[in-house]
Amino acid sequence: MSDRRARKPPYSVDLILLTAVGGQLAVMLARSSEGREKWMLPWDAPRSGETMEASALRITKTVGVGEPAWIEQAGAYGDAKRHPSDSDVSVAYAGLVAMGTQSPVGGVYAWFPLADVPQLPPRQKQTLDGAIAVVRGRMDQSPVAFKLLPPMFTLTELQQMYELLLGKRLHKASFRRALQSAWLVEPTDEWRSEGRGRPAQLFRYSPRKRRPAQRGIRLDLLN
Amino acid sequence: MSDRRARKPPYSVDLILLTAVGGQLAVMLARSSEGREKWMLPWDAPRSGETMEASALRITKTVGVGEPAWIEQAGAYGDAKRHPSDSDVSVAYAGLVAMGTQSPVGGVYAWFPLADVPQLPPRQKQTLDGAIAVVRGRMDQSPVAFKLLPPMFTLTELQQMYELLLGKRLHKASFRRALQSAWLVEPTDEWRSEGRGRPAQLFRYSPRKRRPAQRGIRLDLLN
DNA sequence: GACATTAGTTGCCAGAAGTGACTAATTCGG
DNA sequence: CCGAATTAGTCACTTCTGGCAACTAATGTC
Repeated sequence: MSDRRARKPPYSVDLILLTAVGGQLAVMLARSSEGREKWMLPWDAPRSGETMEASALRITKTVGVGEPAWIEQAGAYGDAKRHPSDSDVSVAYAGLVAMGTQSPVGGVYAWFPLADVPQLPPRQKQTLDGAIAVVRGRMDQSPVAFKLLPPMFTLTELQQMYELLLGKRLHKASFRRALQSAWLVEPTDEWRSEGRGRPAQLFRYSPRKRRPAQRGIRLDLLN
Repeated sequence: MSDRRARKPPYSVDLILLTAVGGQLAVMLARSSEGREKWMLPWDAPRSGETMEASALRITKTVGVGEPAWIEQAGAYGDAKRHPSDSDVSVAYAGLVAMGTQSPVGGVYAWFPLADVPQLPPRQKQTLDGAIAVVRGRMDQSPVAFKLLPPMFTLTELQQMYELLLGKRLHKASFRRALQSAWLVEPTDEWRSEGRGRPAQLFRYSPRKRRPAQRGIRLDLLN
């Protein structure tokens, strides 16, 4: 958003940064310079010679939450709905930031739980919804849930992250059995006591080589 | 591709039309007006006020293979690699056409089996690969395989389509059992005799209401 | 009519996933 | 110090799914 008064850019790159805050998914919004309580997705026009993904990464730097643990294109939006830039098309990038990392630059940027997202410019509302769908859909192919967690975590935290992303409860024993046979995590020798109850062992993400998992098709998920 | 000498468009819409030809996936290419044996993906600049998807549908009309059975955005590509339009960004739309529909407009458009795709403009090669990945990835969520088949088909044809898209063999009995419990097809009272062997019953795609299929997570597919 | 060929079904088994009950380790309140 | 409450972690049982081979069924070829 370096210079919003520049001439109409060829396109804009919109950033949907997600993290987990207090058991909720949250998205990073930027305070609009016009109007005090107007918010929008962070965006910018690409610089010349810059790839789209490079633009997206540059925008994350501006926001001040370090390198996101994962980033992926999440569609292009180009209908007539209004966008802060005057561009005809916006390319969305979804990024994940581990929970509990440093807070963004004061005043301008802030995390909003998804339930409390204020009104956005019309095209950006669509963009946000689409990006969340992309992230949720990626869960099976990419270790998305781990990217939202700090390097060390308890299995209960991991399960809660999956439940958050899937929007449904999982059974503890089944979850752990699946986790075990997938060789995705490695126990550390640290334990964390969370007030009352037995302390939980901390694990880290450490995918091991595994058999190619020759599994069947899933006709049961079709519309 | 209405007027390639117009001034630089804000963006271009690239179309990746896929069908099945002789047991192979095939993509629709357009003959480039410059150079006799140069081919490219069909594309055009959007008309003013037209949504991106509307542009994509309009391009399919130009090609002459009727309305595709399915269409979906398949990413935006904007690196420095060359594109026939001079635009900074191309939005890709993947579309599926049922096999055996009418042939495209003579001379200008033609189906190319994926194995025989000629050299494409650099950005379009990426676009094509990405679109195929999108279609393959959609198989579990969307009845993609059915969209590549005519309205009535044998179960063997359906299975072969799945095998084609998945790139692996499936077991006949398992495939049919899964199909049955998914309530996706309905038998007709027609049969087709394909030379020797027992005739096959024809089915049509007819998804029935089903239980929400409360299934577990799939940690086993993670990278 | 014997045989090859393709379609379609059945039964069995191994592995995966759903579930509740169990044990283990800690805090808290007396 | 002891027991209830709380959270972590495991186990055993059941159900479901998918892979597999063998079977029946209907057609064409010789």
